[in-house]
Amino acid sequence: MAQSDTVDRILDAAEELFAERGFSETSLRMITGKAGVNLAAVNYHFGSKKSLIQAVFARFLTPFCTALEEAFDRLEAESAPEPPCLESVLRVLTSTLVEMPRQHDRSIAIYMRLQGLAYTQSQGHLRRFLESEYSHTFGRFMRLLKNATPELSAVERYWRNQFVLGATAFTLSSSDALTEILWNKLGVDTPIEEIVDQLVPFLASGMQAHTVAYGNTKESDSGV
Amino acid sequence: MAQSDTVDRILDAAEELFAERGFSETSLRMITGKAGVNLAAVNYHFGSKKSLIQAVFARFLTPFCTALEEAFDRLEAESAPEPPCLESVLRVLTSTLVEMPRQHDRSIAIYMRLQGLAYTQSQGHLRRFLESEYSHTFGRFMRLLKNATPELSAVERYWRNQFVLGATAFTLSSSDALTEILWNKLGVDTPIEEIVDQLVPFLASGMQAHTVAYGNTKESDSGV
DNA sequence: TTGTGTTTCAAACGTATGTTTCAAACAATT
DNA sequence: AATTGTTTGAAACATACGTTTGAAACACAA
Repeated sequence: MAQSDTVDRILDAAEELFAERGFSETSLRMITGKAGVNLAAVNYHFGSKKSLIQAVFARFLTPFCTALEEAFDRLEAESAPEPPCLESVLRVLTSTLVEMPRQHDRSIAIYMRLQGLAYTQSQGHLRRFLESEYSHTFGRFMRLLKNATPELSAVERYWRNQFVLGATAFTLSSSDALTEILWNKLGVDTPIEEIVDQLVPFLASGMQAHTVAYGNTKESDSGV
Repeated sequence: MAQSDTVDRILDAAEELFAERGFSETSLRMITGKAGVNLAAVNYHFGSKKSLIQAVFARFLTPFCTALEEAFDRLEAESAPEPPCLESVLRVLTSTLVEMPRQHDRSIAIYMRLQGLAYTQSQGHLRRFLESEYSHTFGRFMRLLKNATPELSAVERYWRNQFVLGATAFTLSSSDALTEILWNKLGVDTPIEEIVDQLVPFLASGMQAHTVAYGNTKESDSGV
């Protein structure tokens, strides 16, 4: 039990520090200091700083992907034989995202910010790790989006998906700060559920924006 | 002439390395090595690494904001007495963004990625520097957005603005990587102008998505 | 040419990083 | 109680970083 305690303390501290400072800017001494454990414990339990970073992601991404797959199962069962509509797919994603950290008594902002960092900070090893571990769930989400927007070409859908991910990751990762700014400006408080309620229609409407024609787009094989 | 040459070589190298690796992951030795100048030259000409980072941003952000203000002037003159519509405001922003680096014979992706990093990487000194130098232009952009979406409540507009910034910063900052992924998947290349052409309708449509009614939203004073 | 202010250069400085070491403490089994 | 395998602890390691130094090279006016 002593081991699991040290491991968890390190993961807790690392999670928080990584989220608020980034990976390179967070030293192992900060982490072990905050966790109240010996410096060598990180290399003993995790092997290296890189492995620790991956472990932080695995601890919340694995249960999240499990929950998301289950939610997708329910969604597809409900709407069968039709594929689920765009807005319902987006809502399943965001509400699973919002529910997950609540069960673990943590702020969602931490996970969102970590997710954002995974995209932003170069960290080649992290990108490779995430791709090898969670590409299945991610691929399923992409497939659901595809079936919900059959009118889009593959290229259009790809970029609009990136816009969706960007708006989501950016907003939710800074949601605490943004909520506070709005409070100072207008005296209005926005709980995370309400942010999501604003976000989903925005994204759905953006995804279904009218297509623009381009010179070098082959209209013929838009089905790929 | 020798000075200005060294200064520019450092700025060129720093710009490129910062864009592809981030600030903390780029050492002064990498920069001076790539620039072909002595290590001490950075501290001699710029004083510190922080000042160098700010100088990199100032070199492209100052002319960009000048160009943007002029473009806003033209836009407001054209559409007077009506305020410019949402899509035209967004397009003026993005097209100025696309035109700027072309005049300096540089890849736009570098500046996009730098702009994204400015949001993402914490770097308190950079945020303070950008705010003190360029808040005027940013404020004007926000005011144009407000006048282009009079139907939105202040709270709605605030959050949708964040969605817009998030999708833009996220996508454009990773545009190279995302373009490469799409190339590997579909064999399609997307120049930056085309990404922007996809982005603008997405954002405009999202900003104008139909409003949802909330229980605790006061409908009466939506004009604040 | 001499003198003066500026710019370059190799080398070093002090500090912080990730990692390793090895002895001590601990937990559990025999 | 003795022995084993596991976990902690303080200290040191090697390396990389941003920055400073002081002498040499340079540009250019007097």
